[in-house]
Amino acid sequence: MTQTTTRRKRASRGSGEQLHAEIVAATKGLLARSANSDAVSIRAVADAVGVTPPSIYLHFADKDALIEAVVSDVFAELDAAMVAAGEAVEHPLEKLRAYGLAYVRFAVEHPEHYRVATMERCPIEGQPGQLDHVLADAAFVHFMATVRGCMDAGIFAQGDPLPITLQLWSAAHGIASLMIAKPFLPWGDIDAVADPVLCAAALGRATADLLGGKPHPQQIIDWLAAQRASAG
Amino acid sequence: MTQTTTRRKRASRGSGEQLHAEIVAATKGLLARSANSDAVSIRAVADAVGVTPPSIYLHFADKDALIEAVVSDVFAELDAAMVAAGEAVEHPLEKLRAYGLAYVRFAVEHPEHYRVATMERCPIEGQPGQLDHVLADAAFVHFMATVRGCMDAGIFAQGDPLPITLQLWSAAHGIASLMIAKPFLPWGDIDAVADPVLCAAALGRATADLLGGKPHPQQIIDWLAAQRASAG
DNA sequence: TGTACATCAGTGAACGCGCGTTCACTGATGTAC
DNA sequence: TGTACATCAGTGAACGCGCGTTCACTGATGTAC
Repeated sequence: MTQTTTRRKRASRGSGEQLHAEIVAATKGLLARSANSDAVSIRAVADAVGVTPPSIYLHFADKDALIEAVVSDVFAELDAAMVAAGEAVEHPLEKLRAYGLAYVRFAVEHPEHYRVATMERCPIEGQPGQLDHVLADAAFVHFMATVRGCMDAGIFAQGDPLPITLQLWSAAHGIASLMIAKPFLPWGDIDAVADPVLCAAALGRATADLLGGKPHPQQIIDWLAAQRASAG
Repeated sequence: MTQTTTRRKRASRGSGEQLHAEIVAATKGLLARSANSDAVSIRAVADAVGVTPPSIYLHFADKDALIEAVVSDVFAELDAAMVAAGEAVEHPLEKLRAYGLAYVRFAVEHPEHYRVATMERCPIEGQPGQLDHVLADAAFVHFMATVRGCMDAGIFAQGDPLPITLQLWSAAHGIASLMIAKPFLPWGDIDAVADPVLCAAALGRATADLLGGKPHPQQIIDWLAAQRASAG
């Protein structure tokens, strides 16, 4: 790869951190066009910023630290998109839906960023901080708070919001990652696909709560028959 | 990496295909301990089989062809697991649940195989065959046939089974890939987590059909209130 | 206002490595006579 | 039954490449005097 950018001006004395942000931005840009983070090289990042490879090490300990910074940035962007989408929405169930749609939209519009952030960093060794890290993540906190709001509004049964949050998260993640992985399937409009899936997930959970929490297939079959009968 | 296996015996004349299967098996073994297919090298595969790297090219055109063979093998294994799980089950909804549970179990028990098969091969250029390839995949065919069975049994509204199949597939994929990506979350037993998610997905879809197909949040809110009122 | 100097953002060249793939070859296997 | 030979599964050595990272350095910037 040849130099794509003109050599940038040297930063003035105390403002070394400026390059930090530029490096993260350039890495995100390259990542968007790559299959995974292995395929983005320090050399390519340096080249995109207009700097030599060793300069990267003035701002990040190693490649892992750089990717970690990118992942943090992506999560912040995702949370911002969700919060913006839920801002004007009142009812917690409507808000949950707005969050979910924003989540799926973000994933589909930034597939490689989403992939790296949620699917790539598989930690073999269980370092203890990562559970707290997820649970403290801004997007997750906002999501779980809204699930609690739905409990208070009588949508879901009262209780620990974590399992329901995970369940609804997995619904959003499932449709998002499938759309990313199989873009050639006849999906159609993003919202038009994601909306029924998300609504069905919430409705399924709420109905399951009506049926006592963990409905078995036979229970579902009987219940559907009764519903149909009473509807005429 | 040093030679881990003793040099294997040379295959007798017409039986060159034997090595083909051994190579695929060795690649699967190495893949199970790697982050992605880039991290499995031709050299490591050759070493695991007890052969030199150029021998691989006697059986596969290049590395891509090898990985593709592995992915096919993984999909066949997944389908076999699903079929086995659904064999003794009569009602299509029960069968759908058995398939889903087997699917999630397979994914969690072979996380790297599942990841490579469903999440890694992202084809930038749309070659036309891949849509048909998915739709003709044995696991997908079995899944969709069972969705159609559920329509005939009155569980889902009659119509094109493809959208429902995709919706339920995304539910299974969502919980499976989230469990793989975030193994440190408090999931508990695989079936105990997957079962309510899968049942809720099916129930949500069935209930949505009762409500006319695509329920909006307000409709869900009103319906839940009515249900609760009529239940006393 | 002018100059010597410390600071530190960024450079240039090189390191050792493992990779996918190639090519001319070897030598056991099975067959033709 | 014995031998010459074609076949072809597998080898050994090498190719060019791009990678992450290091190290001694340079030279513009800002400050002390």
